[in-house]
Amino acid sequence: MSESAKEAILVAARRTAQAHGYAGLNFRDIGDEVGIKAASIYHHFRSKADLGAAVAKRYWQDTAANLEALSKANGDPRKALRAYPGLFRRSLEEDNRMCLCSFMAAEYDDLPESVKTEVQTFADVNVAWLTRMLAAASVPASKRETRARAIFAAVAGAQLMARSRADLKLFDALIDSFRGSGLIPT
Amino acid sequence: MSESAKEAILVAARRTAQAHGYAGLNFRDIGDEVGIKAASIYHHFRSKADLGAAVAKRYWQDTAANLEALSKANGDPRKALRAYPGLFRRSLEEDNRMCLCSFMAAEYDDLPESVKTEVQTFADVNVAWLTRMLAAASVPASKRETRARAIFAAVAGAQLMARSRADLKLFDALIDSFRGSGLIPT
DNA sequence: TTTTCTCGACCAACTGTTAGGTAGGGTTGA
DNA sequence: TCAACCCTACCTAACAGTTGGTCGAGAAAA
Repeated sequence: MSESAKEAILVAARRTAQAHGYAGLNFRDIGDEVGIKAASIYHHFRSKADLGAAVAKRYWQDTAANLEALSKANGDPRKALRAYPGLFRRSLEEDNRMCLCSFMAAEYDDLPESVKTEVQTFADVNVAWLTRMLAAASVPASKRETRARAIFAAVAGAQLMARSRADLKLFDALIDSFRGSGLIPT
Repeated sequence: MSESAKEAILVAARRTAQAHGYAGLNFRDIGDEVGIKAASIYHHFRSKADLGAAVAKRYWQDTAANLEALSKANGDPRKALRAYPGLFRRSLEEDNRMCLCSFMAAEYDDLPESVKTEVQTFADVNVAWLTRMLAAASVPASKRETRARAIFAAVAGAQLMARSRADLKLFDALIDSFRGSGLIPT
């Protein structure tokens, strides 16, 4: 086990948090899923706050990597932009899960400070990437970052609404509508 | 007390749920806030699920009334539409709270069936009103309802993002961007 | 008197967390 | 070479606090 145990804990915790939030995380269930006793998790993480922060950090790191891959696979930023909502779609495809950081944004009042920081970084990572992509679209530089934030917020909102109906088609329709109205460049 | 106790419980529960979700609801705290023993709440609501459903139902009923007032106060649907995001802004103004049903949408997996129904009705109420308002804007009838859903989702997403920064100005900027890009008619 | 409501006390289940122990591998020094 | 030691990874057992929920007794109002 050793290093792979820590990885397994992070994965299990991420999946749980994507469905039940930070409040839904508990050491017993994670231990069961990993095949370890709850107390043993303390060998890898000092506290629940520590685990939560590690999970959220890993989450935005993975997202940053995914975004990088997206802009590398699609030479044209417009095509990358087109593929962006697919990242949020994937969570819904996985048993109607949602973005970890959207969930934690809702739970914001009850989050340890260290977790809050990572959640905000997730948004920053997304906005920064979107801003770069928008530079290639016909969005004036002065409005680029705000537009990036708007797209991020809208896609997150679409995911939230689609989740509450467990309806992937609804998500697709919402994204289409964002494109049709001009919010997301086509 | 009697009827006013039940009302007070509903109000306290709503405020708590807007900040900590359905999971954050607990009878002790509500009792304390109302000035009643936790056990006494059972005289008014049969279970936590019952209370949750009642709170969510009251929430969309109040929202329906607010929306009606909005379209009455603004003769022009375009003006009413302009005022719509203000409803979501108000939650943020109240100690950075958020839409009860957005929070519950995130918690969807852990919601009793009766609560889920009310949460979906909240979305329906918003979409129905927006669809009516869009009829007066230059949105083709075939796309009206989908656009209504898109606006609802986007505004909810903006609220979520602004909450995670406790930043009202961010919310305003996001809404402005929704308008500037054409998602929300001006 | 009867109904309506509130009370304190209690329960089982669950929470994050700690103390202390054990099995096995690696390193050390005589 | 071999015993002594230490480290990592995990364990059992229990802690104190909180959760949603229930009970019978009694106060208040009709």
